[in-house]
Amino acid sequence: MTRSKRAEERRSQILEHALLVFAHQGYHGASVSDIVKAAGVARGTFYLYFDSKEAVFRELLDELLSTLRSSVRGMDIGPSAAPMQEQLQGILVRILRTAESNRALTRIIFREAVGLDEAVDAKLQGFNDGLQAWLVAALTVGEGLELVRPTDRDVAATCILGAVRQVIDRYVVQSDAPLDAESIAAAVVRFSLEGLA
Amino acid sequence: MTRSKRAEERRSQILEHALLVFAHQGYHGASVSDIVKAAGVARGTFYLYFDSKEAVFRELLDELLSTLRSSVRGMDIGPSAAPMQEQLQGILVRILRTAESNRALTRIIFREAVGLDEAVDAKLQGFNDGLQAWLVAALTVGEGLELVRPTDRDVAATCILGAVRQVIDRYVVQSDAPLDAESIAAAVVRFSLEGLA
Amino acid sequence: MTRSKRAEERRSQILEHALLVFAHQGYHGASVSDIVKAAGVARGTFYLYFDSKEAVFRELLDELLSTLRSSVRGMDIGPSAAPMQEQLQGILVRILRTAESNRALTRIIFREAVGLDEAVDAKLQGFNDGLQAWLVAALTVGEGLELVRPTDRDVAATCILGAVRQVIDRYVVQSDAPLDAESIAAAVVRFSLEGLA
Amino acid sequence: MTRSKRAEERRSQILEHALLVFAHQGYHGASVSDIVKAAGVARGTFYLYFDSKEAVFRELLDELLSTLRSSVRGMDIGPSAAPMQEQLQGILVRILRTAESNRALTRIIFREAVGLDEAVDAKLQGFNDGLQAWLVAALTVGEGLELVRPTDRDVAATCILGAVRQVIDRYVVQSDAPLDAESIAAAVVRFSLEGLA
DNA sequence: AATGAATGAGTGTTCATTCAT
DNA sequence: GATGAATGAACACTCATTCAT
Repeated sequence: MTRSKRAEERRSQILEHALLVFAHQGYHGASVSDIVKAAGVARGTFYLYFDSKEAVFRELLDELLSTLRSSVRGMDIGPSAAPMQEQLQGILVRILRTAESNRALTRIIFREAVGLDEAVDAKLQGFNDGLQAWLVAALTVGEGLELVRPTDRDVAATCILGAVRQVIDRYVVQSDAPLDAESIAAAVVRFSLEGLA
Repeated sequence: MTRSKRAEERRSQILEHALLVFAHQGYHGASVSDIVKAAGVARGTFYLYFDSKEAVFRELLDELLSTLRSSVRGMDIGPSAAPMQEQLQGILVRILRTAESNRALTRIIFREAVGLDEAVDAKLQGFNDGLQAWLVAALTVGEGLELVRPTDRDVAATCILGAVRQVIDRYVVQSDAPLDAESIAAAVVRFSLEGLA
Repeated sequence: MTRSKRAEERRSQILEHALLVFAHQGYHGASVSDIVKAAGVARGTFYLYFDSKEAVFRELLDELLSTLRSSVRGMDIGPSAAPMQEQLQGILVRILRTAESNRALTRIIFREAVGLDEAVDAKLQGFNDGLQAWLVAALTVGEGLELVRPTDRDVAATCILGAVRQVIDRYVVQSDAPLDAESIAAAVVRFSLEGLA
Repeated sequence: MTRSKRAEERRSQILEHALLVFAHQGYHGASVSDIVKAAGVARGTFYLYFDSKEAVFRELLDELLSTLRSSVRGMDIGPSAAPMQEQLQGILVRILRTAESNRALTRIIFREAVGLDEAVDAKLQGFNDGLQAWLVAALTVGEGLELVRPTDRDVAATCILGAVRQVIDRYVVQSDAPLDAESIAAAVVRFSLEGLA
């Protein structure tokens, strides 16, 4: 499988440089020329590994979405779980760290993938909806365990999701500074559980 | 005045159809051809009223941003103000209703104007930053009045902003259904002030 | 005929400003917008008096060509005429002065009307050919009177024509300075009759 | 080298057809479509080899100007040179032959490049000024050697330049017939040196 | 597998001309 | 007669994609 290994490397090489170029210039601002120039391959080679400019973008998108997805998984919403606050904070720290170590990809998701085309939008929407549903389920369980007061769970889930997104946007996408994930996560969780008053 | 009135109508006619086309196809997906076809005018007529495709877009963008801005204004953060909860809820209702009655424009801001070009990005960023700063200021005052517990105000403001954005995205942009602004606003404010626990 | 008088004035008004605009911006660089703006009339008015942008240009061209033509006429090539040298110098002075007092038009003929379109080219060519033929005829007579030595009259006429054109180009079109028509004409005539050696 | 050779051929192919199209239709009359249709290449291919329509034109222009420049060079204006008459005639023959074997290019310079844009005009003007200065210098030397009678050298140079230009225009640009360069050059030189009287 | 020259559909924009008022 | 808003054909140029080598 030497061939396929070399091929895999080629793919990665293109993918990595496409990531940088997209993050830097945006989807529309990045031409296939820019990508192949950055990757050091010929134009034709690009199309040997990817169907289109859009396809390479979609692949990058899937990559981060699945990375983020796995950061979220693993919350124990069963009855005998660890204190919710700790669990939530742990998840949030993982998400923030994932975003931080994939700044370019995160920037793409937050800035470039929005309103791009229907397929991409559907993908982002699906991811969002998954999180929303997961949060609603978690709130339902929490309410059953009386860890969470009765509330409009759909709105509450939406608020949490939005808060986390905005935190990522502000502290990861907009800023280049390193991130104090622990304390930010703690503040977010405290805000969510205890409110401001 | 007849002339300028007719001209104003023409402009609006183009602007309105541009709005629909942008909302439907996105900035890059919408060609000037699409817009003039939708508006039922000739290509040249478009350029009689607008300098460029970008210029129409910017105008639409400015329109909603200033509408939203005026929805936010008017919070009394002085010491003798009405209860914060009520004020916040009032603002939020106004924002939600503004967004609801400008669904296409709101969609554009949330979906199409992101990552478009530097000037547009800067405009959105500025709007965002303005809100963030306003929220931080409001939290500072609230903390002084002991209406708000001590907290990381930057993170808290970010969370609120994100929550509101996501609520608009979910209930206005994603959905076509009419909106129960009052109860959603109430839920958001309650979430923000009291938290979930 | 008050109407036609007013109409005539309108025409002139447009014509004069078109002249300035063409002289300043060139034929292709001048838009109908520029002309009507300069003339202070509406776009439609322009087309009330002229068939097209090209037509107004042609009219300006004809104007100077006929002015120049009449500067040339009147040479007495009969046997009992005044000394040829004096006559030639007189003609040349008239031509130079005509060109000088119509600098803008002259500039147009020398710079803008060249290679414009077939009709205009044909007009310039015809003017040129007329002068060439006239010069050949003059040389033929001069040779008969033994005022001119036998020579290749076609080449000689071409040389004279070229010399005069270049003189106009250099001292009228390229320069804004006032012109010492007498002495330049004298130098040209002396060059033509006696040569340099 | 094969690649660059093929590329060179492609360039020439486009250049040559652009030459014909420009010569036939003029700069403004020739669209990029016309050029690529004539050259039998796709629109994009044109832009692979040239930056713009203007750039091809400039290249063609530079080509003939430098060819003509080298036809002029090499006159020995030192004191021990060959008889001026012979030298002048030789130069003129070279110029005429260069023009003759580049009829399309010459047509472009004489007809299409005039009044095109400032950069092109400046180029032509510079060429002209160079010749004028060279002629004035030659006349100054000739006067010192008493080969040339005292005269207004600026006017004389202008006359010679104009004569040569007009000869090229008449016998090369306007006519398709083959050219008797020798005898025309002889007639021009004789006219210049001995005059007509 | 790798190349990069070639492609051509598509873009935003201009401007001479028309015509309803 | 006068207006200027409206028109739409035409333009130079771009770039994702293909394919002969």
